[in-house]
Amino acid sequence: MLHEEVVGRIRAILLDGEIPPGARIPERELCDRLQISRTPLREALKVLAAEGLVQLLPHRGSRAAKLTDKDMRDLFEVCQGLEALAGELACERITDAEIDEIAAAHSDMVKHYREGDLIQYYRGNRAIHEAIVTAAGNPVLVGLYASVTARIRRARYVTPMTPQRWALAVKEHEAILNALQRRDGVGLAHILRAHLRHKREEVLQAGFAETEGSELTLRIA
Amino acid sequence: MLHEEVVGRIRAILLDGEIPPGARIPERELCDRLQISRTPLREALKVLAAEGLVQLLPHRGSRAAKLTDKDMRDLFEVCQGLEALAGELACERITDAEIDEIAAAHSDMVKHYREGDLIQYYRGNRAIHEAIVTAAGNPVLVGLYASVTARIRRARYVTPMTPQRWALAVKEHEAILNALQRRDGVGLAHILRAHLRHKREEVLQAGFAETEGSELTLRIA
DNA sequence: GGGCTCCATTTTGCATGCAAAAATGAACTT
DNA sequence: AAGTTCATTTTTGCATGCAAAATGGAGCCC
Repeated sequence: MLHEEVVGRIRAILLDGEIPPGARIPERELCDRLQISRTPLREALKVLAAEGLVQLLPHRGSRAAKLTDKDMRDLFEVCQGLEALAGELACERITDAEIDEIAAAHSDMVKHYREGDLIQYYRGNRAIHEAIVTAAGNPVLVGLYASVTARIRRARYVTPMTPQRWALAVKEHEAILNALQRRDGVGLAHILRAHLRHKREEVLQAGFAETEGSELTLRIA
Repeated sequence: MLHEEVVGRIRAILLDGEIPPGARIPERELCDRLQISRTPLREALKVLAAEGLVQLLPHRGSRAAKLTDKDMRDLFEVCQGLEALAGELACERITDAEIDEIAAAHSDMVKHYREGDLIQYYRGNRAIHEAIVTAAGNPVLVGLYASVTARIRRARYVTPMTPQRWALAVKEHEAILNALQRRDGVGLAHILRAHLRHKREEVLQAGFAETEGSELTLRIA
């Protein structure tokens, strides 16, 4: 089994919320499950700890990282900064084909919005932001963005998505696409900052979902 | 020996350029030197690989990461974005004491500039940027910034620091300090972007120093 | 002489083993 | 009955061992 695969699988387990934040990571159990010994598992845990998904306690094992409100705010701030940077860079480099792709993803997302399918809407939303980051043509940026968004997604939260907020988000996305098409980097950076600021406000208002709880009606996958 | 210590020591070895970029990392030798077995060493190498300092080749061991011109450009771009973000955030949160500290570091740096001590100047320069990032009060940002700057420093380069360029850099730093004191976040972000853009141009013009070579008169430590 | 093949050596990747530290729990004291 | 202490069990962290893969080089073919 390749090292990277182990890291990926444990990351997936964490992102799926199978091990709730703050919970101990059962070394032996994961070994059995992944059919590996403790050595590669521990290597993977160290890597994930460096990524911020796992918390290592000396002589006390590893726990799934628990994110405080402050951590969340910090992550959103950085995410915002990275997206704004990506937007600016993307405007300099993005190809027409890439713009078309994002435009397609956008109208797809709007379709889900019209249908009221929040889950699919979020999926499309993520795809668009990821496409912009990719279009920036900067692998370093892609890596950091992936790390930050992974940690954000790790702390699954509920957003009380009111029709007004949702409409605003869609409108902002229209503006994002528009700025991209005009290749207006500065304008796009502005919009992206505002876009994430709104999102962040939602999150902080909503607080966090108890990961153990099953009473929540909506989770963002 | 604590795991983190091993990571730190190997990172230091890499940053010191003791193992040149692209060179194989001699596992056994490092084991002997650090008085540890291969298990914790390999864990540390995996972590450093996740950080981008080490390149892991399946069944072929690990090499010190070799950065191409493109990698450097990417790193500088992201570094610029992070510093601009830090500047904006710092303006919202920085205390007077922190500003005083940066001001002191600044005049210290200017002193080294007047004395023509480029090495000390760079040290001061770094201290100021790090202080700004710290003042942003965002540990996530601090972590990403550290990772990016470590990789940049890893690829030691020479800058053909002409008096004009140097004077410009100092002037920009004056403006940075000024914006901080006025807590003008947007303005600071602008200046920081321009500041790093100038630096980036220098770097790309200069190309990279051969790390093995000793013929170079200046290295940035 | 150049290039290929095959085998010995080295190195990597993982499993296992062992000592030390923490968690557990039972007995004992108050 | 609650708290404390100490021994047992479990878990962690690291060293070591072993099989598989890669490296290097001698011999061989063309």
